[in-house]
Amino acid sequence: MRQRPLAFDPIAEAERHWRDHGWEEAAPGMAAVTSIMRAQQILLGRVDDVLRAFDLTFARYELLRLLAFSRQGTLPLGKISQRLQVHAASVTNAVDRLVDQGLVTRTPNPSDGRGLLATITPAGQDVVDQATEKLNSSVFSSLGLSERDLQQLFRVLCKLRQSAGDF
Amino acid sequence: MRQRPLAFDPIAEAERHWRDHGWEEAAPGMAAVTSIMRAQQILLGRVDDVLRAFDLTFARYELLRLLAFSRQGTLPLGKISQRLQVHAASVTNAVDRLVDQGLVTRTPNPSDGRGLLATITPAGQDVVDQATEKLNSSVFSSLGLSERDLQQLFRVLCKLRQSAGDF
DNA sequence: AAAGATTGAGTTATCAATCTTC
DNA sequence: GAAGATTGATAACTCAATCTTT
Repeated sequence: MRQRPLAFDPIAEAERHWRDHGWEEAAPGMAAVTSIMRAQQILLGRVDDVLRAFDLTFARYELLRLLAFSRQGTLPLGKISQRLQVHAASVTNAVDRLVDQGLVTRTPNPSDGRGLLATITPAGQDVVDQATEKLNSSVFSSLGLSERDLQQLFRVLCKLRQSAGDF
Repeated sequence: MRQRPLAFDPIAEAERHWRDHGWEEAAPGMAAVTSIMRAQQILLGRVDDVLRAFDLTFARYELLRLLAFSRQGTLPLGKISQRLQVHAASVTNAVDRLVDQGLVTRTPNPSDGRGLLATITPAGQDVVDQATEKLNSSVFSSLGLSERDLQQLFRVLCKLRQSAGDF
């Protein structure tokens, strides 16, 4: 879906429209929200381009990464849902795919008969390490933003997440 | 999918893990990208909550808004795809839904036999105005960020979009 | 009754292939 | 042949309903 660039910033133009309609109070928020939506779209595209070679989506990559960072490489499905802030049904689906790919196993939780554990396999460790290397070099290290910009971004979005009750 | 808050910032924790693994160079970028993904998820949730009352998604709202701001309330489908940076198939789909809802009409483009025009109807104007009022008051004006934070956000993400070739 | 997890239905987005018109 | 648009297949997410265990 490659497009040629526009001759102007479409979000700055939207903000102008907002002010022309007398919505000054909402204009900066509209511009910020729209910018985040568009930035996410751009970044997810780059990330998915990298992960396609590993037959992973960002959602499944994040799940693998979470398991890889956990002490025993094992977490209850409910814990995963909570940590990644996604619906339980999405976890079920992602784990299904990862089990099919041989990157994760799904076993009963010995300490809770209702629950299940997801455990990363050696193959999963391998894939997540390789994918991380590639994401680091191809995306995260080359965003074209200064260290200062990245820190500002993190700081402001941290406030947003905090006021949303994330932590 | 309401969850109770975590006792720590999961993204700050991921950044620590990154540094522990010797990925210092990629850590700030990883934190920024992950923060944007999560912020988008939070904001899209709020926006969709508001738009549900109007039977709209954010994608369809953006399409309506774009038409409402255009000179004659009319744009070629290709132009819409370009402006919103979405796949042509997505525009076809969104316009289908909006036509079903009576908010948009789809007509042949008189100046290009291959093309089609989407035109907002009076009902569409009405809905997009009401939805905008509600978004402004319920989301855009109450993000819990200072004017300065919003401007920083916009400025940094503007750089990102620019370096991605958006405009 | 409440919590953990799965299922099936409904929605949306993307891609490749196709059709029409330039 | 190239551009505008649609179609069908595929994949992913969410929700409500359901099942099992606590």
